[in-house]
Amino acid sequence: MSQSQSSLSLHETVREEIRSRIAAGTYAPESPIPSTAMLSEEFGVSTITVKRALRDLQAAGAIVSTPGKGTYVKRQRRLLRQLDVKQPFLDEASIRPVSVTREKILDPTMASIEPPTHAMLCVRKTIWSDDAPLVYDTTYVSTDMGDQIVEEFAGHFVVDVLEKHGIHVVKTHIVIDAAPAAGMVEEIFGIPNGYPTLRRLYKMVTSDPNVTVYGVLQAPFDRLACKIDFDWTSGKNSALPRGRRRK
Amino acid sequence: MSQSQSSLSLHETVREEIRSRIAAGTYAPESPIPSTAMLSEEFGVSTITVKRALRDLQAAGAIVSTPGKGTYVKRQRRLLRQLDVKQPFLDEASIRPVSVTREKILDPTMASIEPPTHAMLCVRKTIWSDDAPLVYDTTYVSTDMGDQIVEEFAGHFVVDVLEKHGIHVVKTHIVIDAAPAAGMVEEIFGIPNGYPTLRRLYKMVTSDPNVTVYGVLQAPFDRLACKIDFDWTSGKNSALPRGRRRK
DNA sequence: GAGTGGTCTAGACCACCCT
DNA sequence: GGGTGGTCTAGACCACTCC
Repeated sequence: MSQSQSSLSLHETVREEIRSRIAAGTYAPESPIPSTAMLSEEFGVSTITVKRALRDLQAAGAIVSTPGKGTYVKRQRRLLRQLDVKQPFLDEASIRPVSVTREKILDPTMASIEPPTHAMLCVRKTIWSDDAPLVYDTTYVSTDMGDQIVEEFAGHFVVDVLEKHGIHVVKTHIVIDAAPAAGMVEEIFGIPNGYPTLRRLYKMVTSDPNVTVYGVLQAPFDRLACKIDFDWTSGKNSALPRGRRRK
Repeated sequence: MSQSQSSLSLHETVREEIRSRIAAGTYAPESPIPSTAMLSEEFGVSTITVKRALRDLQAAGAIVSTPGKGTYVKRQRRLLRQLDVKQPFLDEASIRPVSVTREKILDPTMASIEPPTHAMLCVRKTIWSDDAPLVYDTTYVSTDMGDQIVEEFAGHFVVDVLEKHGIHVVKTHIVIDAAPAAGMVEEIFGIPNGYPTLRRLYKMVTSDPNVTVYGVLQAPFDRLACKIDFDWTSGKNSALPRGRRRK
């Protein structure tokens, strides 16, 4: 076995060796890597040390372990999404409702978009792409709306539903950050606690002064990235992203 | 000890209990939490299980352990940064050069901004704020520039240096994603492997057709977030972020 | 020297999957 | 039933800090 670096601890050298094998294609995407017992024998370390290395690789999104089956190299497929559009997401994506409740916004991470303190309609759903969950969305809307509209929220993009009822988004405030996965997100994506996720907090002001939409989009880091372009030539410090963009 | 959930494994219940104590203020920011030995006794589990819980909390950015000293609750201080400005970063920040080399862009994560394949001037530096490293910046610039300009790159923002020499940024392409920390970033920020980071890949087209700037900004997730606002009223699908913004 | 966290080990049990 | 990964344990050694 070739040791890439000295002064690395055992589980680190094992981790990096496996990582480089994945990069080199020795362990191919979607196919299993040797069991902890075999790796333990090959590297001459205890199974616990191997498990530690594999756990770190899981946390970094390189592999996935399934109890009873084995450990597999993760296929990488990241979606690059333009930021400067009204729709929260894709047209081709399928939406699966999770829950519709009435809640106050308690998540401290939402503080940066200054949400109201009263209870609002809370719609949670997952958006799927390519037969895998892509983002987990939590949307908060003012409750004083018709009940039939509320029904539609669970299965469609909130913006689309509002638009259909003549309510237009006039301003969007977005905060993008990274955060370790916790709670619901772990279960939905099957990722371990602390797994890096990309988060998009949003606040949408609409043409109806009574209707403001708040929410969070959350996706595992290896599934989604955001993109935005600025053109500084068309005015002093103004941004005109990519001109027109009608579907 | 109160157990928040059943059907959680031991290290999970320990982890969540400690997490809630931090949230409640029982364990205050910047102050030490009990040692693994004490926690092990209190919870009635082995020290290894406690260590496992603490390691997960470290990976989530809640605590910091220093060998020989103890484990401390991390103070949270995140900087919210507007995206729609030319300068890569703050004015009040201090810059510490790391290295100036000549390299090809090899990082596969840069592929999304389509960098050139030839070798370029590569400037690495850290930007500090509030006596702590805030972001790690890697900038690539075309090499055909005066040597004295190259000298300035290490200690100043690239955009500022170019501007001083009459070269203006006309277009900016940005890709934002999250990624687990690896390599240099771990050392600089003192974070464990796999720690979630926020990344900003950029490509800047300048008024000089020979000069295009590529680069990556990388920051621990708990140090930085990005912000951007869109106003859809001023034209069909055009974005005019927050009007004027001169310092 | 006492206490700390980090690493590594051997060994055990479980739930799960597959044949 | 044999193999897998996940969990938990007891015990050891090290490097480090602080007194």
